[in-house]
This record gives sequence, structure tokens and C-alpha cells, in this order.
Amino acid sequence: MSRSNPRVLSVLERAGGFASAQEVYRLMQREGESIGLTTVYRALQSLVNDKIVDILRRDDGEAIYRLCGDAHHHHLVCKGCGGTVEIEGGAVEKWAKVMAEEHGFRDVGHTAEIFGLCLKC
Amino acid sequence: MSRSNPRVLSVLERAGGFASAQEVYRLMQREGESIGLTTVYRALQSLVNDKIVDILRRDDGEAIYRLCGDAHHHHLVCKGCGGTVEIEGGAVEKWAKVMAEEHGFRDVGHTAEIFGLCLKC
DNA sequence: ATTGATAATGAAAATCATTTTCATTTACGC
DNA sequence: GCGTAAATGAAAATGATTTTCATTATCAAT
Repeated sequence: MSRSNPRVLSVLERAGGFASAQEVYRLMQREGESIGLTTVYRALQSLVNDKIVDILRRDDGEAIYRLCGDAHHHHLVCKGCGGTVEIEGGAVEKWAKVMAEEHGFRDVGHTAEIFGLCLKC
Repeated sequence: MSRSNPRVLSVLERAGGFASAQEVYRLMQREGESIGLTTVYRALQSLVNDKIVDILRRDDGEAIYRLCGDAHHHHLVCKGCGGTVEIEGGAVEKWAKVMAEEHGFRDVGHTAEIFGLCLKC
């Protein structure tokens, strides 16, 4: 019953542990892998069930799948050129943990992103 | 240019300050108000621009619009029931500011959300 | 009141991610 | 080989949201 297709997992890893179903599909196509979009969705769903990946939502509502246990980082995104810088987020981790505990939430994750204009833009 | 339809705002208030566009539309229909779905979307979008309502996402990706005070805050969202708690984010504000400065970014904003399971779920 | 410009409206069509259907193929135990 | 259950994927369906575009309301200036 496990449809956790290893090829899909591998692509997600190579994508930096962060991608939408559509992106995973496009990546595999570009690499010449033969796979259907349906299978990508099913594999990702299965990985979520197995708690190997986390599902979250982008601002536009598209689902993005993130490897669990990924030492996760945050992004500084430039609104001008779209460039991103990975940044350290210790303060955020702590904040999320404290806030969740304070309200009795469990099984918590978080997202945090900073956007602005970089030096060049 | 302000399309912040007061009828839509009123419905959102009466809905407990929390509803999706589709729900607002259905509510207004039920109350015999004549309005188009498109207008509901535009009104809500306008209210978001005017920072009168907040937009966030349900687990299924549907956008929900929520009345908010002017104070910039963050959300603790339950993956189970969709309930949200407004939380204090001083630590995040500081973090965002420091990180942006460190990389020479200007005109910065940020998003930060914590999600998990609340006590009841 | 009439005209004209501008903004608002909403029905219908388009878009796009995601899910479902279903016929076909693959894998595996016998 | 044979049969069965799982996996696959193309195509259709779904559902929220956006776009298009023709119509209507608003309102200031005459």
C-alpha cells in the first residue's frame, strides 16, 4: 500500500527539501524521468502519511512539501530580483516553541520568511 | 478605487469575523442580498489591501478572511479545526530586522505562522 | 436634467492546483 | 504460466479563484 515512490523522495531531497507537487513533476520531466502527475501527488501524499514529509501552504494556496527532520532554515527573499538567502532562525525556533506551549498546541511547525529589496535592487 | 463593499464587511463581522469568500457569498445569498461572487472576492481583496482584514489559509488551501486589529500580529493556526489564535511576535520582529540589516536588505516585511494541533484536536 | 467620464458590478469563461475515474500495466506468489 | 492485488497515468471532474467584458451606477460639470 506504500506508494512512497523513492524517485519522488529523491527529487524532493535534491530540490532542497522544499517543493510543490507541480515543481517536483516539472523537475522529473526535465530530468527525463517518466512519471505521471497523478503518481507524484500520490507519492507525496503517501510520504505525508508516513510522516516523512510535512505539508504546508504557500501564500497563493499551493501546497508545498517539506522533508521532515530537515534541519530547516528560513529565507530572505528579494522582491526585486527574486534572489534568496538562507538565514539562521534560532530566534524564530525558540519563539515558535514558546508560543505553541503557551497555548497548548502540539505537533507544531512553522514558517517564517523575510522579504525586501536587496542591495542590487 | 476602494471596492471595500460595506455589505461584505458587515457579513464578515456577523460571521464571527472569520469566513471564506464562498461562505460570505453563501451567507449573503441566504439573507437575500443580491451580490455576485466576483464582487465578494473583490471586496475581500480590497479589505485586505486596506489592512482591515487578514488573509490566511485553511488546511485544504481555501483562503479565509479574518477581521483584524491594526496591530501587526502573528497566528497560531490549528491544523485540525482551523482555529487561530493571535500571538505576540516581538521576537520575530527583532529577528527580521536584524537579519535584513545583516544582508543589506531594505523595505522589508515578513510573514511568520505557527501551525499545529490545538488542545481539542 | 443631460452629458460624459470613471468606477463598480456580475455572469460567464478561463485558470490552475488537486482529486477522481478507470482502463491498463506491473509485480509477485502460486 | 496464471491470477490477483497494487501501481500507474491519461483524461475528466472538481472547486476555488481570477479574468474578461458588457452593462450599470455614480457623480461632477455644464
